[in-house]
Amino acid sequence: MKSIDTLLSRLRQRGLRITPQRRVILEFLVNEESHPTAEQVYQRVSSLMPDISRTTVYNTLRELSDLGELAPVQDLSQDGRRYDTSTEPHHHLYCVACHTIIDIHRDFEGMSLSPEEASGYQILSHQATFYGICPDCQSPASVATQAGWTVDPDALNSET
Amino acid sequence: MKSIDTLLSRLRQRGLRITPQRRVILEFLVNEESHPTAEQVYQRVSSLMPDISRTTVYNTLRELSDLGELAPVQDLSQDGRRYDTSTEPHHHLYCVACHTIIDIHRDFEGMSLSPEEASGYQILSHQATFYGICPDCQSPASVATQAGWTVDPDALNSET
DNA sequence: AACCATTCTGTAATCATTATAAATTAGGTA
DNA sequence: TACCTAATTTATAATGATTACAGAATGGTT
Repeated sequence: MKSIDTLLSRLRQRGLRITPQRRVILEFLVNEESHPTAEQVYQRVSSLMPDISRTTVYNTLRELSDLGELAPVQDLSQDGRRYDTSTEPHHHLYCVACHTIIDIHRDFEGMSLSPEEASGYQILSHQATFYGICPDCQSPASVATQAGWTVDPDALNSET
Repeated sequence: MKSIDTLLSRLRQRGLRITPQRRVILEFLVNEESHPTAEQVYQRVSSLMPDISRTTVYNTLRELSDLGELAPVQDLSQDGRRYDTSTEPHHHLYCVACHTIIDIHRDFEGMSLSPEEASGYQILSHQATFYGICPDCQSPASVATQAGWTVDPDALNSET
């Protein structure tokens, strides 16, 4: 994450106000690498500012994500848990617009961690996820629904 | 997924009864590759058996998952959405026991799809997730908490 | 046909998250 | 410095996915 000062000026640039709540949330996040949930951020920040509202934490995390200063850990469960009838190890190709998932049944060589990278973890499995836009969603009419994902319009079909 | 007959005998083997509800859910799932949610299974199955309960669908999907005949699409949001302070593309190493996430900041060569594999998708990004057990969770006392993941006990430390 | 443990069902509870609307306040202006 | 107003915070209610529960129904064996 960027430095506090950089983050604060970004907020100002975008017309957002610097409140004590946002400040304390940012101060917590700046050096945090634990991938916390909103609840965990709330718990930690509450110890410094006991009257902060849970809602403010949720809102601030969402705003920072919208600004691109924070990223929700991606998952394929936007509309609830998905079930896979293939129980063999495999990979996924996911349409970020309509959430269609296609299975990729092959191995990717070189997709493994060195002992240093594994940092003591006993590795059980691994899985790749490819994010993209499926053919049906590549029409101009569909582009509007792909909020949160930057797409080069020139790369898409465009016959009005 | 296995054939209906195979699935039905598996259920019997494990002492589960063959009910019309389970039968119709299995019949829907057998040739399904769309990674449906419980709600989507319910909608489809309702058209064949209008009085089936949503709860039964949820329960059956959970039971099939417990039996290993179905797999929930894995995600790292078991305790709610996680936030990542690193907004650069990177990969994840996830402890299936305590849910700790460590970032892996490097590229894996060869982790890309051929045009045929991409099946028309415009690929935007990709991400690898490594599932494992972190050093803290490899102690015998921690093993009990790792339900749902098969671990070879001999591979773990074991001094009482 | 009878039995009973299992299963199904509807409802309520739970958990994470978002919507809402009223109270407060950041930050520019007189 | 005091004021003004739109942005923000807050508490509460609403939502959506999922699970808990408890009573009614039933699969499969005797």
